[in-house]
Amino acid sequence: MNKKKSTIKDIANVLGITPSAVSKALNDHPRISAKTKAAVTQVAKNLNYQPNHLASALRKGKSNLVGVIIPRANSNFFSSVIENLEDVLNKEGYNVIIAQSNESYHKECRAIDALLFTQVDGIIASMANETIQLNAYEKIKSKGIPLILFDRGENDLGVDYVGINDYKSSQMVVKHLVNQGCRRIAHIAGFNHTRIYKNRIRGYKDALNAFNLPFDAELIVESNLGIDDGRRIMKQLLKLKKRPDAVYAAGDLAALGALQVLKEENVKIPNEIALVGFSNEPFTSFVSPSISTINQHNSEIGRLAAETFLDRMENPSKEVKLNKIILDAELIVRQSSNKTNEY
Amino acid sequence: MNKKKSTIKDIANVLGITPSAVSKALNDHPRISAKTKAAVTQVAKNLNYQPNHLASALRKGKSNLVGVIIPRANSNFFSSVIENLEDVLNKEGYNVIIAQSNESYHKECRAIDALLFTQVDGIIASMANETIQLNAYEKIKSKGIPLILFDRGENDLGVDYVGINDYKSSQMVVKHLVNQGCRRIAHIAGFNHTRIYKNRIRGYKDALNAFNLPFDAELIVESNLGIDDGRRIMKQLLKLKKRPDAVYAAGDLAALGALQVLKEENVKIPNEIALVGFSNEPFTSFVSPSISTINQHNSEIGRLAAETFLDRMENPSKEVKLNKIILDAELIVRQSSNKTNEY
DNA sequence: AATTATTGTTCAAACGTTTGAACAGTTGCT
DNA sequence: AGCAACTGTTCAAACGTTTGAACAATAATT
Repeated sequence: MNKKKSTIKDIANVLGITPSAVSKALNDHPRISAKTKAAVTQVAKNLNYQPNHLASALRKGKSNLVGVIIPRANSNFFSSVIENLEDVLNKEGYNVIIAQSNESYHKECRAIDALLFTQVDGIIASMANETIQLNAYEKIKSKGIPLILFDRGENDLGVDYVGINDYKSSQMVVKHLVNQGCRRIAHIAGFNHTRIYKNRIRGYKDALNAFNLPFDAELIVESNLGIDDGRRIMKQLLKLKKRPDAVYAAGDLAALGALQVLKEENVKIPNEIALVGFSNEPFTSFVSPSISTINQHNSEIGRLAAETFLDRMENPSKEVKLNKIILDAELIVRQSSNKTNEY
Repeated sequence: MNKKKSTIKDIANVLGITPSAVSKALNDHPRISAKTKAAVTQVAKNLNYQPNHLASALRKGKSNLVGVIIPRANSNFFSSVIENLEDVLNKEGYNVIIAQSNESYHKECRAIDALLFTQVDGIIASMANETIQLNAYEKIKSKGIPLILFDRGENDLGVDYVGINDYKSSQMVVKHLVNQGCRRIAHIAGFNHTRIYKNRIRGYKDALNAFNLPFDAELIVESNLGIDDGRRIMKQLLKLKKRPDAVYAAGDLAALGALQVLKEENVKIPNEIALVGFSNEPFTSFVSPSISTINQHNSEIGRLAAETFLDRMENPSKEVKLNKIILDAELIVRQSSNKTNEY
């Protein structure tokens, strides 16, 4: 139909008015008469006018793009966080650029550079497991654009954060296992240098303590929490003179690996060994036995991160106090830790 | 450190040359002397200069952004396609904007509008299951920017496409099941209006035919291929007077649902009923029994889609012939259809 | 009737690049 | 020495908006 894209200039020509009048009409400027506005919108429709985002972004110094960095899209948690992020941000006229770090610090840095280059208005990120140095994140801060972390976030950066109460969640898990009669609870942990995993470890230890259970260093092993890690560590735990009677894994994949080994070794779940994971990945509900796990309100987290960002954009003010939003998670008890039935 | 972002103008001032010289130096223009280039890059580094992408995009009429639309990020297939897309495109200086349609036509349209608004240089998409009308995609075409479809693509649009040979894959599955001694093979199908599912159905039928097996309309049911669909249809199939001795599901989730039902009903897998899925989602390998499935070379697809896009950008030419890239997939035989062992 | 507000529009500059044309200076060729 | 060719740079316009200031015309106030 139309050969070239039409601009406000074209609209202006048709109506015999000036481009700036058109611009103001389109932006609903108070000083433009109702009839001009009507005429402009009409002609715009006729010409199939699409505003040039680049031009307005350049002029306004605002791209209406927000960058999101996640370790992997291939996880229910992250994909539904993003879904909600998008919902909230789209509604406010923002578009979302997603970058995956694949848990690699190097790719994370590249992603940050790319996003900054694209002139995003802000960045919402969950850190890669590998990430210890924070220079790249400091760079974002120094650009003066909002940075919001979720789930995996380092507190020392002094930026907004939304996540769940890992400490309390761990305590819930241990409490539940104790209620099921378990007394020797192992923990397949994440690395202690990542904040969330550190908190899960703290929660685990403190809960043991609260129930007067001895802490046994043999029963806690740190790893990347992949399936293979779960398998390896479970095998190792089974070799102990005094086997655990429960395993709490800080990630569902690790729990799955553990489950596989337990089944292979014909260990009765949950009666010989009970099992709990973390994150409520969909597969936990459909493997057999189904795996108890912690549900971390994925959609809430996405929504809150987005709202925190919007908040920052509205108040680019000097010293708004930091937003630290910590949600309470919920324990979902399934077959793997429910001793009323045996599977 | 630096109060405001520095521009080429700042660099020019420092060196006492003109901004256009700086621009050309940065872009490695042949007519700029080596020493000027060196000086410019040096000063640029000192000033911590970051090119303003918006400005150059506006001027060049090219945003170096490419939009990707997928039904859901939460699937191994799509997430690894994207990973490879990103790899290839980043290397060429493009950034990727990902939008999820969540299998909804409505959200798909919104995503397309958003991407066009953001002035992407092209769109790479896999259609939502729901999508039958193609107006939104026609709109992309009419903008004159490249549109590349992958996996789920409608042929009538006359655009580039990369995917696997669904027809042949189905035939492989049937052949394999026949080799295992199955004679009454059911097909939990996708909707016949989606090209890939149509082809899988055709392949299934033609293969039956090739092996002189009768086609029984009772044994083929179309659905959305979710877990619940798989469960429902499997139950339905078990109620038939003449039960099938094999089930081929056009999606892994549906296969999983079927698997659950079979286990619940104590049907022996694979000896009573063998099972094959499609897509090689990770869980197919870790459920028990593990599910045979079709592996569709996720990374290849991402790479090829990206390269096809780059190709179009280099030759925005009149009438390059359409790229239809059809890859051969591979059957992965696991426990659920391997009768040499019983599980 | 003179002054002040209000309304609706135009003007012009700006955002930060890119790019072809123009220009001056040097080098090479005959 | 004259002319062409090359080299390195500057000039000026352009990309499509937005925005405050300026302006003219009309309405409201004294």
